Order: sequence, then C-alpha cells, then structure tokens
Amino acid sequence: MDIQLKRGLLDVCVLAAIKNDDSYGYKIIKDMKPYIELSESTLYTILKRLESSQMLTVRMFEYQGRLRKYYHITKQGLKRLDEFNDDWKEMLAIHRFITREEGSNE
Amino acid sequence: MDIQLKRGLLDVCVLAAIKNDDSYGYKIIKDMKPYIELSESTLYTILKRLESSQMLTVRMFEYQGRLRKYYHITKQGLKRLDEFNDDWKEMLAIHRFITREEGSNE
DNA sequence: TGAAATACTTCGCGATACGATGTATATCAT
DNA sequence: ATGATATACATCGTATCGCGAAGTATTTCA
Repeated sequence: MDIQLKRGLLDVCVLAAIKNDDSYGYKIIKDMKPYIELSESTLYTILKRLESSQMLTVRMFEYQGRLRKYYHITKQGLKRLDEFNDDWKEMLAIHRFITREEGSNE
Repeated sequence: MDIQLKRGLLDVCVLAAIKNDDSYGYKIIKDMKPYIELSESTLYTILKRLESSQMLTVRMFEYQGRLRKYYHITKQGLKRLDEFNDDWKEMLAIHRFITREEGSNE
C-alpha cells in the first residue's frame, strides 16, 4: 500500500482499533496488521497526537511486570470516526473521477 | 476534505485528468475542482514530479501570446492508474475495518 | 484604465510516516 | 541456565509533500 495513501487513514484506523474495547500499542498494531501495517514509531507518534487532540485518553496498568498504556476513545474520537464517513463519500466521488472512461472532457 | 487524505490521491487524480486528452495546468485544476481542489503551487509540483518519474511528457505551445505546457500521459502513467485499482481494493478493506461494528476483537 | 482571469514559477513552513536505535521484562526452546 | 524471540514503549533525524505567499506576464472585459 502506497505510503501517501496511508496518511489520513492511519489516524482513523487507530481510533477504529480502540472503538469497541480499550487497547494498548502492541495489540493495536497486531489488530490492524491484516488491513494496514504501521511501525511502532509511527503508532506511538499517532497515539500521542490523538491524545493531545483529545481523541483518546490513556491509563497505565501493570501487566505481568511490564508496563502497559491502555487507550480509551473519547466522544471526540467517536465524532472523528463519524466524520470520516463524509470524507469517504468524497473519496468515492474521486474514485469515480479517476476510473471514469472517455468522453467526460467537454 | 482532510489534507492527509488527499495525499496519494492527488497524483492519480492529475494523471486521470490527462488520461483521455492532453491538458495544461490551469485546465487540470478546473477539471479536478468539482472532485478535489488543489492550489497552483501544489499542481505544478506534482506535474514536475510526475514528469521526472516518467508518468507524463511535456510539450510547450504558444496559445494567444501565453505560454502553455501540455501534459501527455505515458504508458507508465497509465500503468500507475491501473495499479491504483489494487490500492483501492485495499482501501475498501480498510474502510470495512474502520466502519465495522462490535464484536470483532476476539 | 484598471480589475479579473489566464498561466506558470519559486520559496519556506508545517505535518507526518518511518527506519534506526534504545530500554526493559517475559517466554520458550535447547 | 542461557540465549533467542516476543512483548512494550520511547526518541531522534530524515524525506516527502501540500500549501500559502509572492512574483512575472499576458489577455479579456467592464
């Protein structure tokens, strides 16, 4: 998948990954992997970004000696996911423009 | 439309805009406008990028005293457009991931 | 005569995905 | 027991890229 195409998708994908259940970094990557891959450095950057824009909240838990940060989606995060549907509609129109056949130019 | 979402779409949109008929900068912007907007500085950067990666070729013409650069899509450009279909399929899967409902997390 | 449209160009900024690298602990095979 | 692999999070620097701002010209039209 083209790297440029991933931008703008990644943020919403991460939000979607914690939409139903709180989750943590490593698990988010594994859950997303079948659909879209991202490196750890990318994910933690995104999580920090989403936190500072109040799309999610963070709570720390100790799990088997290891530290885990659990991410919880906020109302704003859910709103963002909802708004993505509008963007998606635009994407569909753009896709039609890209794949349209001859004769549309005047 | 989110700026990040546009990345990766713009290149193929520009190629799509010259797919059927050679075109020039100002016209490309106007043709794309109903679907996706971009500034002149963005377009000319893209056109230069697509030229140096052999996705299109350029020919200069004088039109009513004004200089016009006509862009013509190459075989590679058409191939790029074709390959976008694969990316689009991945996008559809990602979209399903984003909009899926409860219960997919184990 | 001057504003708006046409047409292309260059520069610098901000956003951001990623590889490289680092720090720890747990688990599992040998 | 020991070493490899998996788990878990963090930081830094680099490259890419869209865009606003500003510039240069000419044509069209009020």
